[in-house]
Amino acid sequence: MSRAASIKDVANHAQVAVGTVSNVLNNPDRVSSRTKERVLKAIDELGFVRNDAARQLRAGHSRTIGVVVLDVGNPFFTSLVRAAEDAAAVNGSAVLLGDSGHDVARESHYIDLFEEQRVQGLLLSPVGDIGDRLDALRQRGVPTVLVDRLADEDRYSSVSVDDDAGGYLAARHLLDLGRRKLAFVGGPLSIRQVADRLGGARRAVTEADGATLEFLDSNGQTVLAGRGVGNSLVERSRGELPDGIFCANDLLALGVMQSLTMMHDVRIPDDVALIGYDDIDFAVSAVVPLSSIRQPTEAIGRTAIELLSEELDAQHPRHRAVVFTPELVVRQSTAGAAAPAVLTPVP
Amino acid sequence: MSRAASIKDVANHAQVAVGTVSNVLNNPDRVSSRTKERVLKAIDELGFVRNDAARQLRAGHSRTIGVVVLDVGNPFFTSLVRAAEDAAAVNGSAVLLGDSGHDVARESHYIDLFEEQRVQGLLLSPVGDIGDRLDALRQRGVPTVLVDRLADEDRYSSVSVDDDAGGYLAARHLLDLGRRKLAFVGGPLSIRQVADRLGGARRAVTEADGATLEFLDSNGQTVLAGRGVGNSLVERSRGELPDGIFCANDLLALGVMQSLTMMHDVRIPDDVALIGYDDIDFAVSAVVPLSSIRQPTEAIGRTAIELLSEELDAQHPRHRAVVFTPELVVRQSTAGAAAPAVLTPVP
DNA sequence: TCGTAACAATGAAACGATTCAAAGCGGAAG
DNA sequence: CTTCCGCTTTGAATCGTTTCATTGTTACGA
Repeated sequence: MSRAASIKDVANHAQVAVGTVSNVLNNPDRVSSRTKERVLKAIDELGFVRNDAARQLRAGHSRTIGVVVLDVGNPFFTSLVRAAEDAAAVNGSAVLLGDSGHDVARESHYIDLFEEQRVQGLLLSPVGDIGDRLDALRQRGVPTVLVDRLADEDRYSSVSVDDDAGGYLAARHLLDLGRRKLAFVGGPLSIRQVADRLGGARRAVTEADGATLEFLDSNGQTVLAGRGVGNSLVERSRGELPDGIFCANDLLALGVMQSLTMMHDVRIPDDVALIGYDDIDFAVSAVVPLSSIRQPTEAIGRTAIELLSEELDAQHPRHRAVVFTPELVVRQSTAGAAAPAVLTPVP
Repeated sequence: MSRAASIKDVANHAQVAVGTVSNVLNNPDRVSSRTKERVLKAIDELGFVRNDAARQLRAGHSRTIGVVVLDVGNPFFTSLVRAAEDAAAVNGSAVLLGDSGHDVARESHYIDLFEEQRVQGLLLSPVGDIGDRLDALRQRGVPTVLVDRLADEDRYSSVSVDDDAGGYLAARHLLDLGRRKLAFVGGPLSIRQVADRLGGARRAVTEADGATLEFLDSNGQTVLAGRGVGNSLVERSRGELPDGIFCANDLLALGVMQSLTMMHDVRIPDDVALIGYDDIDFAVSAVVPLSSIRQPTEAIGRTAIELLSEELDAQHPRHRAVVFTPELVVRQSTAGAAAPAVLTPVP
């Protein structure tokens, strides 16, 4: 298996100059079909494969884009990356994927790696605050687009989702069903996403006649945390239960559902309407299929690549912050809900 | 932002030869500390970043390993890749990740891409049969280790998990609890994993006194498919229900659990002991925490890198096929199970 | 027959890091 | 004073591709 064949070997084998081989690969119309054929035959016979290192050394930049996400296991990011890959492929670029796992060191490691690879640009869902790092990168010609994080438009382009709007959407849906005694499950509020979703829900409740919103701190976003909240809820007398519950994510909602419907017999959606957030795969498969808020992950990925292209094209790039509004997905956990007789639904 | 600084710029700025700068980076002990200091200062001031393309062009190979998996969203692969990354990092190699999404074209695309990048080797969980492709790759000096697929040791190294053993383990566990009327849920049997797991279960049942195994074709491995099987089961009279159910994966098991415990009142594990396969995150969070079979993903990833290193080192490499045995994880869905009074547990 | 336009093919130079034989430099020994 | 040794430093050559100015070829009209 000696050494990989180079363009020079191909040239010798096909009895042409190296430049001609290169042209066959990059500017096929400049080459007569007779020669082209001979060259392609030689390529095939020698099993020649382009050496991308040499190509990009000459070109001065690669045809790759670096993407660093917080957690590849999270379907939100998986789907986002998939969309980014597809969008990048249209421009003939490939994606290098890095998983920071919420770890600053890993994140930094990938940024270094990608910079050594001379990626055209970076898509980054940052772990912490790395403004300085990004400034230095841009200085050296590596533009970065922040993903899933709203950024100051004067400094960066970013693509994010409006969690406040999502919270509003969820609460408003419950209110539209005639529910008035709402509860929000989530926490701690130090997590921005959670706080924003709660904020949006509060806004919706303020707008509605005689509606209340109770905050139930779950201190974690897992199924178990949700079940814990559910269990403490059912200790109340029936009359004091909320008639609509909005959970900061689907895992919490599934936990609440388990607790209410299986371990106690509160009916969903009849007694309590329930809605989650994220629309994970399991939402459809729950005993009572779960209503949820879906984030437009494909659009986010596509847009991120778009913004990156803009930064690459423009000489003096202006940054843009694109904010997406999430979408309501109605399923049985709220859909079958009849409004409690006493209250009139909001028009 | 003109042009990225090169080693030559650093050399000028620090008043030394390019070779010296290179030595500072790669053989620091050959350089006097005075010069080293000057060079490092220059690197810092110019914001110099190594151009990996040039480095690997000279070296003839990169320091990366390509990994192509069937589905990055699948926790099995996520965890495997993470382990492979860590193992590769020990040798100073980085991992390029590609997601074929069970698509032959995507798979092929990534293999091409990685070969152009001159990866040292490939870890591949193949979509179909690509023996020829791999032979050609090896011819050109790119060794490949197959992952999650047993391969002929004469031709490839591979790391896989013994699904037959896993099936045996699950069924044996149910039998050890005293259950005798077992059912296997899964299908279609054209999926090798499913067939193997069923095969292992059959073997265990054959060994046990008076035990029977019924095959219930779910025709799919989803929660809904599992619920479907559950629903058809409960139409039987109570006496005809199996007392132990083994599902080909956890999703099916969760579906069966939903159907039996929530929609009808079969008690788990008292009436029916239930065990799944894969040990997904949700297994712990089920209403009745689900027993399952766990695959040693970290070990698989680590071993795959090890085998690849062996292939890289050896002149005339002998291939190895490493097969891991999965592990039983006992939770409440089988643990609390009392053996039916009539039957004596197998010793 | 000659000139010239159109088209093909050529091959040297450039990209940036690494390598390595050779040169430079002090200091110690003879 | 010369020689030699060990330690630093030097800089040309190299990797494989692309680019582009140059050369070669063909065909056609004058």
